Amino acid sequence: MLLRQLEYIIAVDTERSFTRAADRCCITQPTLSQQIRCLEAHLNIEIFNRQQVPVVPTLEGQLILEKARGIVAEVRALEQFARQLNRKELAVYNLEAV
Amino acid sequence: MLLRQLEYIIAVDTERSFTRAADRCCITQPTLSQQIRCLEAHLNIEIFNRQQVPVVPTLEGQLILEKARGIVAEVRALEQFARQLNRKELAVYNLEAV
DNA sequence: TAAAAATACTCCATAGGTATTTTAT
DNA sequence: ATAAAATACCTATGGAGTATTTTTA
Repeated sequence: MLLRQLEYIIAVDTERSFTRAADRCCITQPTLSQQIRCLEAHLNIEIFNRQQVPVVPTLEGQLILEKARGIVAEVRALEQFARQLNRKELAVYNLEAV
Repeated sequence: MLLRQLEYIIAVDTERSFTRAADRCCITQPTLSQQIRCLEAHLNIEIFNRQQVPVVPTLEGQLILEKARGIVAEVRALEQFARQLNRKELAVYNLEAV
């Protein structure tokens, strides 16, 4: 399972379109389709119902999306934290948080 | 950034050794070294002090490791949740949690 | 000197791209 | 008719391996 795949399903949920989500992620539509199918196969869960227009997440997909958002948010937080450390805020962090 | 790289630093922190951590992750030591260096370069943070034996995380590395453990735990939870959904526990989940 | 990590390559699995077809409005 | 997703196939990046060379206790 790849973090990028979680970002892709979040983008589709936001855009309600594979094509627009692919643009948002700076990849092509077939690549996004393939990666989402790959994640769905890995979890054995159909995350989106493509029969409808616009595309909507399935009930199970909504539950997966919730957790995916949490994970991606934590990853963003880790990267932001690393940038703070690089700004030499380590000492401040220790004073404030430890 | 890859989830696997977070698993690798957690393994090194657990084993206090690149060689043993590589075994635990079922990869070779050079691959583990390379991937951890790749993550350190991405975050611009030296996570481990290799000058000491056994290998120990730096102060900054300890903070990154905390967050990495949280992320990996959430990913495990998502995969476990997907398995539950596949056991047709969706109805039960809805009754209990919604 | 032995162990453990780093380095220098080689390889190949797969993320991503292009072209096209299929499918719903 | 047409816009969007799926499919087929190709490319190439980088994760992983093997062989070897530094390190440092």
